[in-house]
Amino acid sequence: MPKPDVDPTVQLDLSVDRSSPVPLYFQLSQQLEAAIEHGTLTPGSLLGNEIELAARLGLSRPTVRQAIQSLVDKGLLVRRRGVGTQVVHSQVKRPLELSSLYDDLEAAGQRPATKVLVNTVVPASAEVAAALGVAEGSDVHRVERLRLAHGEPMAYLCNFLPTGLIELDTEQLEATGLYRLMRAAGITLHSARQSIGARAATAAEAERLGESEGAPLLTMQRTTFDDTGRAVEYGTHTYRPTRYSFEFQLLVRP
Amino acid sequence: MPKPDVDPTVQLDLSVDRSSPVPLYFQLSQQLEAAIEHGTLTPGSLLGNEIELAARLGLSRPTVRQAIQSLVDKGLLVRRRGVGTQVVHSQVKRPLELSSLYDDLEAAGQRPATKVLVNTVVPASAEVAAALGVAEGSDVHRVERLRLAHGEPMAYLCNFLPTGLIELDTEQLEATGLYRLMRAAGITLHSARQSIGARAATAAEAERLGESEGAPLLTMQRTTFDDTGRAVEYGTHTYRPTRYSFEFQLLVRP
DNA sequence: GAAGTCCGATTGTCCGGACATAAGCATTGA
DNA sequence: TCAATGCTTATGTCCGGACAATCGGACTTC
Repeated sequence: MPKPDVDPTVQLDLSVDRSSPVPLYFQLSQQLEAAIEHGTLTPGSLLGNEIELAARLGLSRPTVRQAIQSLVDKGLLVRRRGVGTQVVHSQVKRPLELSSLYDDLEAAGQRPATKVLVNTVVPASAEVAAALGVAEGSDVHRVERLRLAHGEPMAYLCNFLPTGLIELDTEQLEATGLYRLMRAAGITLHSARQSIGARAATAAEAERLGESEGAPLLTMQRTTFDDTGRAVEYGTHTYRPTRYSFEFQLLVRP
Repeated sequence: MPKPDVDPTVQLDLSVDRSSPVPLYFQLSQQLEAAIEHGTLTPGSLLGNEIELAARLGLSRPTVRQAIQSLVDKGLLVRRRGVGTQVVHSQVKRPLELSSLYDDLEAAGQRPATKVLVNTVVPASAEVAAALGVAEGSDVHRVERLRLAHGEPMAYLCNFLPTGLIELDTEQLEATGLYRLMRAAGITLHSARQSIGARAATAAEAERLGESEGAPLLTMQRTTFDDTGRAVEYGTHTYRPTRYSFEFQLLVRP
């Protein structure tokens, strides 16, 4: 009794363009990822061994391995010695990214609106100075924004940035997200330290967000670093929990 | 005028043991990581070029690159073409891991206590069935636990697991965390989908956690998958925000 | 029939080399 | 003075091969 429905080895037509400046391993990994996304490579199916795949594409095994490894790192594939490489069948979409609220909302199809409440330069408090690694009392940008979706307030964002890094234009801040501005200014974001908690709204917070005093709020503090390790942003955000929650995917790295 | 305090190229004594079964690249990456942790490799310092490093250790360049790359993936190093490999100087400690509350607490030096409130098998509700990918009404484990630290309730954990995967012993559940039990049972955790939010405590929740009704609670829902993509656990947790918050590190993967 | 053993398949590790590409610096030129 | 050019240096990409470790199934043996 044949069981052709379990873990078939899929034959898909792959090809690489050697004249392209795009690295070969990247061309391959993109095609494989597309095949997985598209459903051509079904979950649980075997990818066929590396050697043969390399021969078929006219590539070397290290190149093919590099392509496959990048997808393993993304959590899309699982390799098992003596078995082969399998497509993981789960709802894994994207690993957690360092994304901004603005991008999140835009990706969700909502057209986010931003109202800049404050855009000024202030002396750094002890807390801000510690987070940004600058001297207490030195000048830092202070930006307060209200993020709205469907006309309703959704989050109150208060950010601090070192001066001299970026020009903070109020109009641009209302048109796009802070992260996008920073990237456009040539800052390469590298890592962030986040803390998510909850607390009751103060009277002022309730007022700003259209909630009542004592209502539960979701809070997030984040310090973002660029690739030299400098802190480039520190922010304390409060969200209306009925309108927003943090959703993300985690991967185990053994 | 010499400026020896900026980005020196560090000479450290590294060595590999070729008779060890531990992969060479792993030996090297561990030594480098230890040197960074220990402060021998100071933030901002250059690592010296790969070729020379390989020659000094009697390794090939690919092996050295593999070691360095693993640390780049961890966010400890940054490579720049034409410049070299630098130690990132930031407070980056660990990337976000798929960890259990139990492990978190233990790592923080607190001795967590667990009280199992419910450990039974129930028919799956629509919500649980959807999360675990089983038929509605089919049997699933239901475990309710209260996690305490310093004798104070800290979180209320309600988990659902498919039957047949693992034997859930109440005593073991009180002695250690659920993830540790699953790993011990041969389940290799792979990824998880998490959602963190907040809401006001109901009367029952307040009672359990020693809060008052309407107090803000931090909530987390998580579905965990093993490496075949099967959902192996679904849980809804509520935390006392005065006692617990989620802290983690993010890395940008371009 | 059950246990242990062997073997093929497949990934894991490692080598030594080659050329391309980008960044930084010094030199050169207008 | 400042911009363009070229050199040096380092990482980025790629090759083709070799052997080891592990998994799973088939085979053998008791």
